Amino acid sequence: MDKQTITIYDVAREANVSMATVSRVVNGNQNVKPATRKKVLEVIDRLDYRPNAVARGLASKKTTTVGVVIPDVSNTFFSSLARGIDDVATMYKYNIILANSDGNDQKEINVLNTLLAKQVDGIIFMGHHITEEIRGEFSRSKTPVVLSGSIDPDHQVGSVNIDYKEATSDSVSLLAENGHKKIAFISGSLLDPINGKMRLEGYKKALKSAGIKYSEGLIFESEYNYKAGETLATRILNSGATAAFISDDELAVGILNGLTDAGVNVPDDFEIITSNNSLLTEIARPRLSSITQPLYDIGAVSMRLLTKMMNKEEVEEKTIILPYTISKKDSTK
Amino acid sequence: MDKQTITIYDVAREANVSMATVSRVVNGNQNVKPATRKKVLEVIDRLDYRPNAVARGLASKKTTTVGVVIPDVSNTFFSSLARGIDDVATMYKYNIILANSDGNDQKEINVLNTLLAKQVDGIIFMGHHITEEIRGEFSRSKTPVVLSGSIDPDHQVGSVNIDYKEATSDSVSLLAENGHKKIAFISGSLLDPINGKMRLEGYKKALKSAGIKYSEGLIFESEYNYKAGETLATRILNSGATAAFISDDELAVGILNGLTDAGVNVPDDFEIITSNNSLLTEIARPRLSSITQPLYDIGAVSMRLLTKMMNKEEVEEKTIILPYTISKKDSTK
DNA sequence: CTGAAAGCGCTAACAT
DNA sequence: ATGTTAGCGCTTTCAG
Repeated sequence: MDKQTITIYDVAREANVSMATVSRVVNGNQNVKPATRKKVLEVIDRLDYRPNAVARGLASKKTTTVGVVIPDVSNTFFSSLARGIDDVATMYKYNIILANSDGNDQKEINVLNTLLAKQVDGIIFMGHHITEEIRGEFSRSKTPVVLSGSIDPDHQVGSVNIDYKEATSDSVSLLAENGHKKIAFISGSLLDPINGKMRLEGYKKALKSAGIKYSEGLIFESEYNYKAGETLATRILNSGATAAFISDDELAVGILNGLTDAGVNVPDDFEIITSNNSLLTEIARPRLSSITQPLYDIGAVSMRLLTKMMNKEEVEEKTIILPYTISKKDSTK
Repeated sequence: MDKQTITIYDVAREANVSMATVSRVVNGNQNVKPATRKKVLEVIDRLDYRPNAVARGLASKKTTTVGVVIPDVSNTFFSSLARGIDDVATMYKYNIILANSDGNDQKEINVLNTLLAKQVDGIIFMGHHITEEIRGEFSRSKTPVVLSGSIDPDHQVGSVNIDYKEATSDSVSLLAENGHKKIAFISGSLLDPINGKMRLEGYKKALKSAGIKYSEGLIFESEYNYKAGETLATRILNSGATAAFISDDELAVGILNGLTDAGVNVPDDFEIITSNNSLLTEIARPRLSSITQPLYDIGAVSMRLLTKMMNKEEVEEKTIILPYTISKKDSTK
């Protein structure tokens, strides 16, 4: 890997000091006489010396690298989180090893293991659900872990999220207040803690306080993509629903376009509220009303939390809930 | 960083062999008696031994990680490339250190240096332009570099792209064939090699063969985002253009919506052809006709090329051009 | 087929 | 303030 052959030893020799001293100036240790420091820096510059981070990692047991497990970088939801993560990582001098898992349990395990083998100082994990096996790996590794935009059922590791239950409840209530009695709940797998537990609970809560009875027929599980939405549109109409809460923007736009193509007018005949307030909600016509999740911030805060954990600082609360808002646009009245 | 204290030495002792032998079985060296291998594997499993990749990297001078410099992960254009990169990286047992550069020259240099300090085995670079300084770093580092979706003016490093000039020319010709005389060219900075040289050349070429004279007034430089597009719409109308080639989808949708909101009917009054065929072109109404770039493949092929270079295999051609197509949808007639 | 031993380049006590 | 000396955990000759 290394092509440069200039080591700390070369610098030491050229500067007539010991490698310890060179190491000190490289690491900003104050116990170095200014004159010596200057001399060393001059040699470092002249020789174009670049400390070998691998050797450093081996000796110090710190790699200043954190592993990021992500279902899919090309999904804007996750890449927004990733951007927040990388920005604060950079701020704290860490680098990111990014690994796609496809949300696949086995891959998650594999990836986690290679990350740990690479001695990352910490891990940020994104995924729709945390399997028992993954949780087991987390606990026996001692490497700090933070879940970003994912729920940890028993708060063993750090996590940063919004309050999905409340956000969903608020959204559904908004629909209920507009007079809808048949409100569809359209989401990913109900087996996921966020979709199945938090969101569905929020949905039910809103129905309850609006005095609407829950009906299985209005619950739709779908993949999170545009095509799935287009296809789903007619099924939703057939269910008799006149409004829908949707947990993914791409899916929501698919449904919106599917509905529109079927001659349904949104919001006059059907109201929609989606969940991520991504650019898609702005592009769609009508523009989609949506929960606004601070995705970038969730990523940024996750990384900040992780830096504290890696630094062994005391963290008062490692389950962080960030605020959300509801952005009313043109798909609701 | 490491919490596990089980080293190769522990395994060696437990298995009554030398660490050299353990190393051999871990690395799949064939010179190990099956019985010995079995015994070692059994101990590895029992002790839950996981080789320390950092130590391995120091000793072998190979980190099996590659650095990826990306302007912005949260931009779908780049994250699509990134996904292709990571998938083949995984396939070849490499990991990815992802670093955002914001397309900022200084950050690119910084990031490149920390990547090299981390002893990455290779680098994939994405960016709109390659500065002299960056090129200088590339050449003196000896670490293999591949540009993904970026042009290298003098083919010093590997690169994977489509033929931007031809793709643009084809698109503009399509517009010209539909009878348009005033075709706008809307792109990012003309100082970028791709936008300024390749694409603009393609545009001019198409005009020429259609017998249309080039006019400065139809050239628009813009940022690549939705809002910029909306704003730009009226200026484009005022230019007298009746069709436009646009080099970014988000920008294109902004222009489309801006035009539509201004009462212009696309494609009857104005035709549009954009460049990335992303999901946005599908979501927009009317759906946008577009050049289809194999983004995922560009990333995948880049990484594949890099693996060859890292492996010191002979590569016949390190400047790879992938095919594109033109996908006609509803924004052209 | 297996072991011994010398590093890889750097950090971190421990001395001085 | 600076130098000495062990390692960090693993790969890799070189012997045998």
